[in-house]
Amino acid sequence: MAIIVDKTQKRRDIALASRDIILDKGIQNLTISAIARAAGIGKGTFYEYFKSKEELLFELVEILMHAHNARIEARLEQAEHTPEKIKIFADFFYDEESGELRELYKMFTGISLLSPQEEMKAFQTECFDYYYAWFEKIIEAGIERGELKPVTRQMTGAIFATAKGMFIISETTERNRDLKHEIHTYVDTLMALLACEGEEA
Amino acid sequence: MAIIVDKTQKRRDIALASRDIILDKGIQNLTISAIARAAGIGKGTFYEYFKSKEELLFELVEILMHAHNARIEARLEQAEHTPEKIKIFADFFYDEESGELRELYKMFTGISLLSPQEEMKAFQTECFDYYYAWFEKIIEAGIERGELKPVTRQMTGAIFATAKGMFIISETTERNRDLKHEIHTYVDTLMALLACEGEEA
DNA sequence: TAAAAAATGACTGACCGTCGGTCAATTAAA
DNA sequence: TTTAATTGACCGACGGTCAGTCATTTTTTA
Repeated sequence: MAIIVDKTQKRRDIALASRDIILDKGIQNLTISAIARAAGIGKGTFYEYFKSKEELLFELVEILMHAHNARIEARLEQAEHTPEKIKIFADFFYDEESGELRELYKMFTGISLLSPQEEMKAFQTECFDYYYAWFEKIIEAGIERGELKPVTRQMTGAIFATAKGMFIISETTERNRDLKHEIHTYVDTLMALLACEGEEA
Repeated sequence: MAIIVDKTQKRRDIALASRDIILDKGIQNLTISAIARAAGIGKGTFYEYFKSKEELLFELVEILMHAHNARIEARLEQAEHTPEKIKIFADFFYDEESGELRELYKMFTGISLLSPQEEMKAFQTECFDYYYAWFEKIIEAGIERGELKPVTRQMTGAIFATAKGMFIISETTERNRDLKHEIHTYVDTLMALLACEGEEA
């Protein structure tokens, strides 16, 4: 035998070492050589651990997502009412803390739209399922607690998609600059409509 | 003087000649040489008319969008009620007729997310403004005709974004396969909530 | 036990084919 | 002849590969 490295750990190390340059320049504007240089390894070594730039992105997203999930979970536990919970959930699209993950998410979505690959789609589906299950639980709890009308169930998917749509618009156009305000207004207005005692804005 | 070519017309011709191959392979998987070959011109000539593949995409989108707008406009004139109008509007994301434009729109959005360029953003903003103004008019008409509560105004942007979000999810994951049904259910449920005589689903 | 030899996985950058983009040469209308 | 239009050979840069090097462990031997 010879030197045995922890491949899993080294993957993580390389990903974290290239984190700054990726977030700064964007994965599509970086060459493999530049990434390898930033990570302090040879170009050949890069290919020992990742088969493409996209795979590096997977690794980075997984690392940052883990931290993000813990943050969200902690905040959700302290939240009382449904609108508040939904806002915590949607925080991802505008708050400072999620900035890095959000930036990666943008690259991710862009790649998926441009060159659909099975692996990419599978990973996105996994992430989607994870967060959607979470979101459904929030809505269900709201209904059970009598905060929301049961009809809300028919809209869960759409509500989940709305913030994403607004985010994409704000990223690809010059409109929708104050995303936080837009989303909060939407949540409040919709929740008022869906509340069991019909208040209105 | 010598040969005088209608530059504008030739741009259109090249765009249309490369239409099939672009829709088939996707712009990111095509080389400039392949595009030029498909359009029956030399590579150098391509650069006489477009400074990049992205510019070719602009041209194609503009051509297809023109036809699409005419189709939508005609259908909107025949529509009576607000939910019906909104569905016609959202048809873009799933109907057969819009398939080619939708495919280009995907590429477009992907490029915007991956390498934000000023020109790209300006063009997307222009398209957004055009359709959003249209959408706002539908909502306003619904309110004026007493079909919708005035509070709908606060949600116009969000409703507009929802179908887009659902579309992105359906394209980047393996979920949300029956987009038409999902969107129709959403529109019907939301419209019922926003109707002045409070029916419910 | 020590130390030399063998074995092997980790690592590397020179190399190869391909692509985007340029430009000097060519064509053909006026 | 002049000039707009066209072209593909050419160039530098990139992604990806692979033969060779290095460092460490294992095995052999004195």
